[in-house]
Amino acid sequence: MKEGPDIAQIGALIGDPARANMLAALMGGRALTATELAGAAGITLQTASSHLAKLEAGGLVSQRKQGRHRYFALSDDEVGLLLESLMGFAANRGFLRTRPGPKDPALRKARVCYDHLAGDFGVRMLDRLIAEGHVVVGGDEATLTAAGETRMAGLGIDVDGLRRQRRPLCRTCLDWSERRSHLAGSLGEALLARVIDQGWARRSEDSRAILFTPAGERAFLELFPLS
Amino acid sequence: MKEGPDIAQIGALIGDPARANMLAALMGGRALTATELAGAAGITLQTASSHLAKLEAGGLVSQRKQGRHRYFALSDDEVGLLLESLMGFAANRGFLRTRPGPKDPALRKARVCYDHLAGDFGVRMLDRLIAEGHVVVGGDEATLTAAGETRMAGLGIDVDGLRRQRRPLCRTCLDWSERRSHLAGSLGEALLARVIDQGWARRSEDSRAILFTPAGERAFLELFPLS
DNA sequence: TTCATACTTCGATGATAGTCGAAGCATCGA
DNA sequence: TCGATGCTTCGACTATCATCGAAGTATGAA
Repeated sequence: MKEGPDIAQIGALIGDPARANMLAALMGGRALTATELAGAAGITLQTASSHLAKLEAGGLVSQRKQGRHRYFALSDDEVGLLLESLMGFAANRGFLRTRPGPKDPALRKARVCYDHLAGDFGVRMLDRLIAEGHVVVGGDEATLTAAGETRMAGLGIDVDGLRRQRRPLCRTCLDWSERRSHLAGSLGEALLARVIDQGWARRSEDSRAILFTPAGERAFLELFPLS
Repeated sequence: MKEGPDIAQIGALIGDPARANMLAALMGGRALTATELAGAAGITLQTASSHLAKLEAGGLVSQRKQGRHRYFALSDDEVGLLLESLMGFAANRGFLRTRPGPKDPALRKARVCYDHLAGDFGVRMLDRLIAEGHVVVGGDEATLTAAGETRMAGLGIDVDGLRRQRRPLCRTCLDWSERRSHLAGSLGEALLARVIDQGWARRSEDSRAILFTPAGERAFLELFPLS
């Protein structure tokens, strides 16, 4: 009857508070069990199970069985991008669940956005990569230049290996706290992994924050200074 | 209790089929009366009125009284961008309200996305502007170069006047049918207005399609050839 | 004033869907 | 084989909310 895609179904999936909380928890990038997600959303296990079935049917999350645990994760980074842009929209309009709490500054500084680095540090990293001619952005897609590939190799990142993955190497993702873009895609994931492997930072256990050590922060800022 | 913005409220607003249909109708860019929107959504006037009150409270639409009519429109182009990205996501996941109908090819070729040109022609236009160095894209923002400003003046577009508006001059908007970006912002709006003022094309009455005349299509493709 | 149009508000109804207790299935360890 | 853990399914309850009829308000025309 009507033309075009049906946004109501997705809206309804995201529109339930319990489901939205579970999705927000999964934006942390870790795969979580149904029990953990139930805790995050403040509902019982049965209810969570029903919600997860709907989210899976809608293609927003996917599960992986491992022993008697079932780990749920966002099915795509595309889902992560959509959720982040929704959060940005909500933040601009004042749809906040609470006034900014003590954790908020840490989140604005550096946090994980599904699987890559977001917040001030994430935006700064992409800015620097663009300024140095290592990444070229065109629309929502981004490409790594030859110079950029050399630099990534210098950081110990196997770009060819990343290319073999099905997902795009580079994407931009709109940052809800900075209102500017940071780097997503498999390269964004690899860069965050590198930062953590180096011991420069670690993921917070109970939030999306990325906590830098003092030495790690110095090293990061030396690598990606203000343009 | 939870950190971050509340995406559930927006999701719930968009998640009702009647409201989603009204929003989709408003993506046509025209301001519509409550009666027209009720017709578009297939509901009675009372129900539409209740929905519109909710959408307005949520900041998604705004109304303008004019005599005994009340015209409703999307409050921002930001709302349009969000809806278009939701449509893109929905289209990729197969959330279609119907199988592609006869209008579909026309929509994919050229349609209005709130107030600017989308579809194949919209994507092609931005591609060409980038290729000619008239627009530079960085992240989700785009800037008009000096050369681009000269060219826009040649097309009869008063860039300085556009700059005085509160909204950004250039933005990119992800196209749901092409899965690439086209040009939004006040410049995008001005370019579409120019195309229509020239008599190259007109808006369809009953859909988002932009219908080019044969001569208009030739003129447009001459202006923005394939890169 | 009177009538008509456009829309909102009120009130009642009905259906959808979120919720949880209880029971069922699957996996693991002993 | 037994019990424990993790999760799903079933069934029933409940609350929310979309829906529409009817009445009320506002603007315009005659």
